[in-house]
Amino acid sequence: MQVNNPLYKNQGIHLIINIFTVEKGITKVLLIKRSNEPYKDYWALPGGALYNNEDLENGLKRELKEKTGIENIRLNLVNVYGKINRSPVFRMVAISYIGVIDSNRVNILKETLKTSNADWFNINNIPNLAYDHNEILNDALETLKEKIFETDILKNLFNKEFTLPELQKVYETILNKTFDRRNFRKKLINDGVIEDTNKVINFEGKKPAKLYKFK
Amino acid sequence: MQVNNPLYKNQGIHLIINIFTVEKGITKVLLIKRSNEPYKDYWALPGGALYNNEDLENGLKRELKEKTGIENIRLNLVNVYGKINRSPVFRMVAISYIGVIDSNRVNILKETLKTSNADWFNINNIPNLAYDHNEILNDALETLKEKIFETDILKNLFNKEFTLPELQKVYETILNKTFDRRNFRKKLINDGVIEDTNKVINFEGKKPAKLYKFK
DNA sequence: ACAAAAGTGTTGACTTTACACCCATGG
DNA sequence: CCATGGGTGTAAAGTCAACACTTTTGT
Repeated sequence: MQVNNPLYKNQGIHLIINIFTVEKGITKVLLIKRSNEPYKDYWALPGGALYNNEDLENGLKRELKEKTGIENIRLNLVNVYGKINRSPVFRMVAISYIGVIDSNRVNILKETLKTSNADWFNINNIPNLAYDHNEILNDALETLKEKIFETDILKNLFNKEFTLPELQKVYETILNKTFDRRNFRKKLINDGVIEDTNKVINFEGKKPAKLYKFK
Repeated sequence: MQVNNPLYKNQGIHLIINIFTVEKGITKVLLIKRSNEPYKDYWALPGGALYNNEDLENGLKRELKEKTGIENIRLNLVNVYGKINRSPVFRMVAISYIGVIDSNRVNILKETLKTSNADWFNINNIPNLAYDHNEILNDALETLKEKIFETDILKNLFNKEFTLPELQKVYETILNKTFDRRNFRKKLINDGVIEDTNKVINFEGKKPAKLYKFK
């Protein structure tokens, strides 16, 4: 390989991570506020440049932890973004991933070396983001909807046991439609993605709900 | 961005293209023989390094044309490969794509600046390939099977009109299973992916077959 | 007793699968 | 007239969608 060919120089890889959560019927995405140029003080999807001395998977984990504090989360590839000028400083190809997490069980770093803030944003109220992150986020949302029934992408949202109405509300929030309780339960059990734990949980003044877990 | 950070230097992007065809009941993939180090004289999937002055889509087209002569083909993303040492010379992240084409309607370049040969290989008889291309090819084959009914990835195989038995044989070859003629026709028409052209074609000594085209 | 939310089964519509015979052509 | 492969419909099984009443708990 012609390593000295100038055409091969000065390019890098952006790892971009779309972290979603669902809270009280609202789908939210985790954004960080950049404290450096380019796009200083813009909100952006967490992520950053892959180092040349780390595997891609490790770079993903490192970037996510550095920018947000999140660890141990399942990520799925979404797409690749390769427009030559998508980054104003340096030629960067972006690789975009999705993850879903329970916002109540993580501590998001509000400030890091390269970020001055971090927060969950309602996906219907997203500001102008750095780079092409609005486009990346839109694609990620579509992919989330497509994959929600066929992958275990939701497992990180429920690493404990959960009730069926809880799970159903998450599906309904993300897909923005409602399901019949009976049919939903039948489908999930029939597809073999969840199983009964033979435990129940009591809420105040309501009939106890069965607890399920992912297989 | 810290453009001078040595961690951002010396990495590049491999564009890897899995071109499949189906001939007489055999699924084949297009391989090229490398004439340069590393992996000189190894067979490999066509592709190469993205230039820093071209969009990713253009790099894909350029690499495919340079190494094989193929143009105007629909490609679908498969996966990304980012192990740090997957290339022995330079740190390269690979992005892998799938395309399907009619081998009878293209002229494959047997020799190019960086290749000394090119040929279609039965997917059940693949040699040891350069880099991690065996793994990439296996993933691409799986994705091909998954996507064959949901995308228009086969359109390049039939840019003319075709008969239903022809189309069915392609599906059967790729998926390595057989379908009922009546059900296959019903499904494809019902799904709205093909339409009748109201023409027929005669083969020797057989009942004429209807011609269809993709919508 | 009542309000709130959870659990549960059946029917009709639709989709998918299985299956066999006749037809047009060239030799 | 025969060999080859193409075209076609129906019934059974399985999947998906619609729908309402009863149960448990806390107040």
